[in-house]
Amino acid sequence: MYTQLPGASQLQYGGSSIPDVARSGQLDALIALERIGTRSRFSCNQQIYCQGESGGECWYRVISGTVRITNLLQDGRRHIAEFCFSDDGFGLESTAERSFSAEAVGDVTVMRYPRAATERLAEGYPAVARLLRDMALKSLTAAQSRLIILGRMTATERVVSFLLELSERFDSEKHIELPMCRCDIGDYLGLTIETVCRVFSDLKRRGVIEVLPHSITLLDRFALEAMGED
Amino acid sequence: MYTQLPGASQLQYGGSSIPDVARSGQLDALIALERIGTRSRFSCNQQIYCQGESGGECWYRVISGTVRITNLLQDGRRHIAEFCFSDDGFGLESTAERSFSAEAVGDVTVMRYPRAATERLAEGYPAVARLLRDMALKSLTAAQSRLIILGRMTATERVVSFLLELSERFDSEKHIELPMCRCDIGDYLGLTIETVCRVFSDLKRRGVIEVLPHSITLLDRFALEAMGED
DNA sequence: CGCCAGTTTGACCAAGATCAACGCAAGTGG
DNA sequence: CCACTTGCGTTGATCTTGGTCAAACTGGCG
Repeated sequence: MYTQLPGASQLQYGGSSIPDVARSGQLDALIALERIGTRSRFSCNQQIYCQGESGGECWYRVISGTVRITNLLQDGRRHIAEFCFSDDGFGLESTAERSFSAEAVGDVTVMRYPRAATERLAEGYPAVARLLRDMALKSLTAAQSRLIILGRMTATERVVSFLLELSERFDSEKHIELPMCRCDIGDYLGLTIETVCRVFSDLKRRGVIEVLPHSITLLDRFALEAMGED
Repeated sequence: MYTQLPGASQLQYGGSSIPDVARSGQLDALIALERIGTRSRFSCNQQIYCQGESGGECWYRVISGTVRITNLLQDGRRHIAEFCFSDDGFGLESTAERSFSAEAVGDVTVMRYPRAATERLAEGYPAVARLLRDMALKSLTAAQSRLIILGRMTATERVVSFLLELSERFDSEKHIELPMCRCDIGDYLGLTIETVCRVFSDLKRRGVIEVLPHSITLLDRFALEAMGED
């Protein structure tokens, strides 16, 4: 069971190490939280929850794999609000009806936490309340920084910032395995799949990245950062 | 002092009326919160805090007026992440350094709450923790619904959704006073000021709105909603 | 009255969308 | 084993939307 606990070092509680966590009673809170969670698996393109579905009865945490949070317009235009990787939380919504769907990008394992029980827990454990708040704030920061990308950046800048974001997420590795297809990238960046391809090809031609269908290698991070603006 | 309290009816605590709030101890929490807050005023275009500034030492709540949350790129491109109207909270950030500026759009009065004291309060009062979380979730929902607007919608759809959003925010009034200039609207919607003007003119020509420099009247809401998609 | 900032309109241009064709690898079935 | 299909990725030709640049208009204010 404890293997499902988010590692204390990942919790961003001001430089917390295991002893700190234990001393401040946060470990109790986290154990209580894990007790109300259940583990489940989804395979590629399976829906975890669906836009329009009543109530956010649950929220989730990614254990392994990648989840995309999508939004569909009636005429079929799609947008991806967020990619969630391991240890990211998702599915906490304030509205009565889900305004997004969550889908597995590849094979995915998640923990599911019932909302009502979590609320009750948050009343008793400030650490749980804080965890929820930090989760929401983290998503908020991510969403807001993407607003300027979608609103004001060129196709090249969008793709570059996407690559740098991914690289940073995976410990600044030069080699990035792309779990998602070109179509997902386009829908994430507000571009068509063709434009994403063209930008990749262009960056390859300029020698700053190496491109394979499901992986990218950053050859010249300095040049990339210069192209990424901001 | 109590006049600065957000009205209980606006707090979205599951149908809370004053007696409910008092019974559950939430009133105590809110009074404690107000005690650590200070009121301040800003005039048009004055900065409340600045992008790059160290630490989010404080968060804020709008008492009256409009605040814009902006993001500036080195080359001068600007984006507005959010407009905050009365009773909206802003300035809660998870990062060490502010990634946005907050500026008064007209004359503005806000309450300022020190972050550290609020955290301490949240440890003791679950209601405060919940208020903070709801605030973050509300901003998150707003930011995420704007992602699809910026990523996938046409100029007309963006402007229409902006008008409908404003109208909804002001009790579905047909007549909307625009506190912000065309430039702010453009930066909010990821469009140029000229495009915003052209769309306004086009909607006027089609007879669905009436346009004055600082106010808009919705003449045909049905037509507008049809143009807004989603 | 003239100035000035904000707004509106028009002419032209370019970034990226659309449409279409092709490449390529992994199935699938005879 | 080989034709055939299918899904994804890439590339090219053309078109459209919205950006850019420039000029005119408007209203408030000294």
